Amino acid sequence: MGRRKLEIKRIQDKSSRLVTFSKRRTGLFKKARHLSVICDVDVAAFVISDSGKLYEFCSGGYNSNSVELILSRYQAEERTTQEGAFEDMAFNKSTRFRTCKELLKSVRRVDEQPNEVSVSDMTKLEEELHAALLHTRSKKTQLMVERMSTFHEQLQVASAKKNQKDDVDDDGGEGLDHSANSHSYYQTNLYPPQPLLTLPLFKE
Amino acid sequence: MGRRKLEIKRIQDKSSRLVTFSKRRTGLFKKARHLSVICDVDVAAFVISDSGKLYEFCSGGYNSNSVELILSRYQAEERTTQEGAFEDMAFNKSTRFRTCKELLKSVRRVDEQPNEVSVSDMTKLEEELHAALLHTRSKKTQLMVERMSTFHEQLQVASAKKNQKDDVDDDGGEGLDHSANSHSYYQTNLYPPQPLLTLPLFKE
DNA sequence: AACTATTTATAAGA
DNA sequence: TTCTTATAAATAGTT
Repeated sequence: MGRRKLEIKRIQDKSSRLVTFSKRRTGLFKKARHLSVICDVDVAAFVISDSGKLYEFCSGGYNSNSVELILSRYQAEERTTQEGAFEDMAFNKSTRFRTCKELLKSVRRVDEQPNEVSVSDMTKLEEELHAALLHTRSKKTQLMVERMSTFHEQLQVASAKKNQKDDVDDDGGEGLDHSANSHSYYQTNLYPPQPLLTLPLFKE
Repeated sequence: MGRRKLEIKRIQDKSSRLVTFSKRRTGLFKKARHLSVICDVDVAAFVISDSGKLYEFCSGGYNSNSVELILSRYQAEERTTQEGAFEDMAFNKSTRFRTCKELLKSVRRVDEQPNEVSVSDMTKLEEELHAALLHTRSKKTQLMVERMSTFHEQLQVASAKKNQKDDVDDDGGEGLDHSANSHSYYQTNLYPPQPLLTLPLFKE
């Protein structure tokens, strides 16, 4: 419903995609509101933008707890449904993907629409995963050191420094911590200035 | 959009209301699906009928945990909003996380509950990110080679092989492709048998 | 469920 | 962003 028929597939051009996102999001919420009024039913809609911003509509209005009601209704439904699925249980038991879930979702689109994936998409994903790896590695090291110093107090600080060094060696020279001296672990939450491929996966 | 203009108010006649409910509910979910595909965003919608039946749409499909993701995202938002935190506003404005998006989501829990994160959690996450990186890198190489051979046909096969080699060099000896010979790019979608740290991020 | 006359949403352009 | 407008899409009432 526009000047030309639009295929139902991801809009490549970022600018048009953003404009369309704004228009269609508005349209969706309008439809949701009309449905709720005309048919006198509860409706909730959530949209999470590319950049992570959450947009929501709920038929109850702002001051009501309608969203919670609708969600609890959904979650009750979920519980009932899940009791039946044995195979899903087995899947959930598998430990390989449990913490992978989110990550898998991030790249699922790549898998589902292989013909729409560009080399630059993959390059970007590669970089992001690499950055995430660096941060995770760094965080792990930091955590190990912090925990140890917590557990053993004074004398163990020396021990912690040793362990930190060991881990740094394991990291093969790529961890974020490497540009900081060992004191930084015990000081602030500031990361040292980062060169390449680093993303602020962790707030602190 | 019908034979006559409809006021946005509750339809009195029960029969027409039910018919309209069915039509518009379908329409709403269709709009939601289009929005999610065209703009590449997460969308969830819930409708609870007069009789209490729950209808839902979620962009992730049935086998995914997308609904939970979206809901947890909403609930996180709720928490933040209720705190009335000004600093969080500043945090949201910050462009620091733009390219991190989904990945950030994946590890947000780690960030939000730092005291509940164990070293082994971080180690596992590190391993998974590493695995994802290897797969992405491998996929990138595969894609580059495939695209090139598609674009240039016969003579360019040689050129493609050269580029593949260049990429392998760039990968620093870690890419998945290294255990396969160069012919595999042009054959099936089978990955070579994988040793460690590999996750089936991509179906094929 | 189908069928259309109309209304509504929106893609592209300004 | 915002508005305009040509067109596509949704749907109210009808069969």
